Amino acid sequence: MDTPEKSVTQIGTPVSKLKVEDSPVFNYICSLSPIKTLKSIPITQTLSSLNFTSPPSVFTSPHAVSHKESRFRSQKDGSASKEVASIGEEGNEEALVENSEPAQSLKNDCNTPRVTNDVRDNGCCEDSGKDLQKMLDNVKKKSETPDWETLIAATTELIYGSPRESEAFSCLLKRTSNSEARIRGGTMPTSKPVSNTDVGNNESESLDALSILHRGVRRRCLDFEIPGNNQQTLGESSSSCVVPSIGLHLNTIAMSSKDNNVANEYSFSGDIKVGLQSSATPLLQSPHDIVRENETGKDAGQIIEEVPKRKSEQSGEGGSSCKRCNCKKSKCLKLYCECFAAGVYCIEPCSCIDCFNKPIHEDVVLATRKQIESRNPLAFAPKVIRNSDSIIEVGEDASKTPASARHKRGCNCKKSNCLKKYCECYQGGVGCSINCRCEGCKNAFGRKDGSLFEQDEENETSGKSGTTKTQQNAELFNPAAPPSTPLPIRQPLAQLPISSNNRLLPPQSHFHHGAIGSSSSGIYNIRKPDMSLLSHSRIETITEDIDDDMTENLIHSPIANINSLSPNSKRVSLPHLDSSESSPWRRNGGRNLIRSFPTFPSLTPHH
DNA sequence: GAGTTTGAAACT
DNA sequence: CAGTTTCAAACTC
Repeated sequence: MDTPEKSVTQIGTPVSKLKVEDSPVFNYICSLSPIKTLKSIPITQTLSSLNFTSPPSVFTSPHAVSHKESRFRSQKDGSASKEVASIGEEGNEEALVENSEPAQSLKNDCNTPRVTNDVRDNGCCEDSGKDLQKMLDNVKKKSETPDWETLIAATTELIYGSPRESEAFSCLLKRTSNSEARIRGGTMPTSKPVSNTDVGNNESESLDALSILHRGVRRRCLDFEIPGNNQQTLGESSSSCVVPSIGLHLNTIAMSSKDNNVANEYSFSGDIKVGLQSSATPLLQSPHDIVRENETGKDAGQIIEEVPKRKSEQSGEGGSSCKRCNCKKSKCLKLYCECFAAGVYCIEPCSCIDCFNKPIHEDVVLATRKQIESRNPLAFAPKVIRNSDSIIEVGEDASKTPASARHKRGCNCKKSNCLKKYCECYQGGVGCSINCRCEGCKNAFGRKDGSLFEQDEENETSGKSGTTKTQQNAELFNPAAPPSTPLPIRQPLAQLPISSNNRLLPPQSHFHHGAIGSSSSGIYNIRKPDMSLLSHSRIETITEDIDDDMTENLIHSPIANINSLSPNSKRVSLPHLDSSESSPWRRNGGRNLIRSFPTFPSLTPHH
């Protein structure tokens, strides 16, 4: 959680800027001169420049990271005190968001305020000041962990492999954007609360500026979550950022309504509202809540439909709907628990027994987490780490590098030949490496010995028919044909409309994503964004722009896939996806779904 | 859905 | 650090 927290800190800077803007003089100027408004825009645009809309970026996934980093660094300049304040505030919000059960009401209050009025918002924040302080304390404690800076830097390179990271990061971004929006709305001469309606109705200039700013701020969120076809996606992305799981769902819903007024969709209030709500409410836990959130009856209807659909799909895929962990003895306080390991609280869909991984037991959770981290600082770090060299590797010779990402620790498979999800490398969509102690490694993503697909093919050529080889390749590069089980999974994903937008699928899922319809994968979609890099999102965006048919074609064309993603692209994307949920073949809610859910209030600095 | 297999996590 | 046990997901039937 290093990254997130760090991000928070850095993000705090914007707030300071806003404070300047808060001054009456500034407000007055703003009201008089549109130029002022524009002034803020540049910043946003800078961010938005990263925008997924730029096709070129698609091929440069790695840059995404750099962008992020640069952005944060620039923000770093802010005063320390301000940063601290911002951190506290953000942390507080995060805590609220994450404490879905207990803090839900509180959350809602805090969230809604933006929509309603600043005063209320402030009051709410103050009320939650304790939580905030708590968060700060936690952060400080965590900061005790050595090499924060180093960890952060490392994190950026990790590409948010872990759900927690991505989520937290997303959340941070969102928060930041929200804060800005909030501040703006509150400080603006009009003092009008920012709401969907307001946004839609108010001067186009102001709206544009705000939207741009908002967009810029959220760009990352967008990238992660919704490569969405529409601008709507952008607006929604923010919400999803807040809470991958529900947020995505909501986003999906919103997106589904095709006629939507973009402005409305983007409205801060709307985003915030949705995001918060979503965050507060466990995914799918209460479809009604979602419906409630939706303003249009149409949306609501869609939502309603989605839930059942998703369930059916999941069940169809072999996983129980909304299924998450199933811990019986670990109390969900050990890494055995995927929820816990993913840094998220268990929620209703979990089938765990004696679960302590709930907001109610936050203290216990955090303490346990801390304990585990003390034992293994990287325990909660993404299992799959993107190789910083991956880019270079790709450029130089993809064939030489089995995978752009590797499992942090390496697997230890004895019987699965690294061809089943038992293998964390395989599960993460990455090849095995020298770090692995596996036996008889046949990891389709890259064998421990370094042999790649090509090599594998050659080696196996004698034993297998050419067709088999081809198929295998297709599996590797083609989403349609995942190595072993994937196929079934993808299909569902492919059918998710929303997910298609959001998802940054690994090579395989990627291509399918266009076809993906609503499904459990919807959750996936939400999550994926988190995990995926900006580049991925960009890729998706492009894909989205293309007709479904085209996408389909691409999907079926390994070459096309490769080209679009680049040979390594597949690997690059996988890592992100992998650990969390990205693996294409992970159709079930299983681990993938987990990532979509609310994260712990404070994640460890490591991430 | 129950039972088995598997390998990571935890423990000694 | 190595060996063993525990655990829950993945998988099979």
